[in-house]
Amino acid sequence: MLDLRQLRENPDQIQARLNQRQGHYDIQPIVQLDQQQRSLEQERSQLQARSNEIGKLVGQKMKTDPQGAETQALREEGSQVKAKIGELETQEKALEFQLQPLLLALPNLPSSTTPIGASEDENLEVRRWGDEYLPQSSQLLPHWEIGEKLGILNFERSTKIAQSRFVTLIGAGAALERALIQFMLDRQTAAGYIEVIPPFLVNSQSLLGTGQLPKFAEDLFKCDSDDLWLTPTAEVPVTNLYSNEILPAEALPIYHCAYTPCFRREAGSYGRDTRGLIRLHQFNKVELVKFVHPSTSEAEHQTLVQNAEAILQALQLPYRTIELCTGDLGFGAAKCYDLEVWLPSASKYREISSCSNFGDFQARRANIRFKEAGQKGTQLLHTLNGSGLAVGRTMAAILENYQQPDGTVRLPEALQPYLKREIL
RNA sequence: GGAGAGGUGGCAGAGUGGUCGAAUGCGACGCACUCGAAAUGCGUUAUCGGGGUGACUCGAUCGUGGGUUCAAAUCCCACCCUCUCCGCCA
Repeated sequence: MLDLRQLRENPDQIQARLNQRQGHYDIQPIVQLDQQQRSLEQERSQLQARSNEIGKLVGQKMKTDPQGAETQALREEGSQVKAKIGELETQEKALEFQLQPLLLALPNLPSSTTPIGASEDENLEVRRWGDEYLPQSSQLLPHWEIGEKLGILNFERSTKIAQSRFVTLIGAGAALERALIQFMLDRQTAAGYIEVIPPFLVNSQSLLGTGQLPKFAEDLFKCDSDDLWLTPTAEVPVTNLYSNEILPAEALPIYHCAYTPCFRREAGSYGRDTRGLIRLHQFNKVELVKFVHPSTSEAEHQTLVQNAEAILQALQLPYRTIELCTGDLGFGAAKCYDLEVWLPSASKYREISSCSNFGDFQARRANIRFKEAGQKGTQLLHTLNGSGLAVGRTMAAILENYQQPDGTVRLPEALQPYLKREIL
């Protein structure tokens, strides 16, 4: 959520920065509603002051002269003031009802350091790593064929259990998934992230806090009879760990990593990536989440990206780091780097991690603040998160990049101790 | 799921219709005393919104949302959460 005060003080500047994004956002209605709301509020709080005064006066009179004409007159005035306040409150609520959804639907402002561009075509490749590990053979199979041949992935039977876009991992496949989760958590906890296992179901308030709601409800699975949704990413439960809290400044930075399954409806992506592990309704992910002092968030973002990249490097998977331009930036992000791993079957780099700095956007929605000892007031902190990494896509990359002519798959050295074998 | 109890400031805890943003204690911070510390004394110690350059000022907030009333932490209704007992359950 954007700062309403900033919005009314620098509307042109805010509008210009929103215009750098894809899509049209008009802040004019918000500025107007805010104006109306404030003038109503002024009027109402004056009346309320009078109402409080009457209350006190009547309180005094009730002791000495409860039936007196003056007392009755005050009570009468109190009733009228109260009625007027009621009217104003109704109007104010109606305005709030219009304003709040508009405000919640506005995306974050791109950071001043985010490259300006209209679409993903103008994203910047920041660096590329691991060219020497690119597979040389031209006879490469896609990972779903490798997995099915090895009997470690089963998509067909999963549709009986659930639907299309689900997978069942079997034998060494299940073990590899589990090993990857363990490996990633081991690395990230060694890098200083405190592991958490949060609830996998989250309420609407939490989704509002991180920005999935109200705009992206159709991408989520909802539990029908409760105010609970399946979490689309650990970002939601982990960021909301501290919602509505005021942390002491000394507590920052806070680093968390979390393994969770993630559930996404993938509405509107029918026909895209229909095969394999790339786009499933349920997938595993290890997420990194940081809560930091605003002055450090830029530097914290860089190290977060490095922490995610470290996993790909340890697995010796070729990848590149992309800096998203303003036109491709996610809803809540001020700045974002994507990591893309090489998928030989598609001859393409595919996203395997997305590392965003949200600035105070989520903190304002979720009301996460900190207080500096000895200083007056509170400040919003900055939140950041990134995948470290998406586990299913990592498995896909391993199967494809490490496949051998005989149909087997060599395991990355870093994983061999976890699986106690070298070949799948 | 059934029965009961309860949700008040950083914490503990009083407050059952009126001057209560809220006693008291603890903690924290400042000052005094001290060579220093402890003890003691005095003082400060929530958040949000509006107005004002500012000193300041108005309003809101006692789990959340409604209601009754001139007036609600206090009464009524709904919901959420916590605890105890029973049932069920990995």
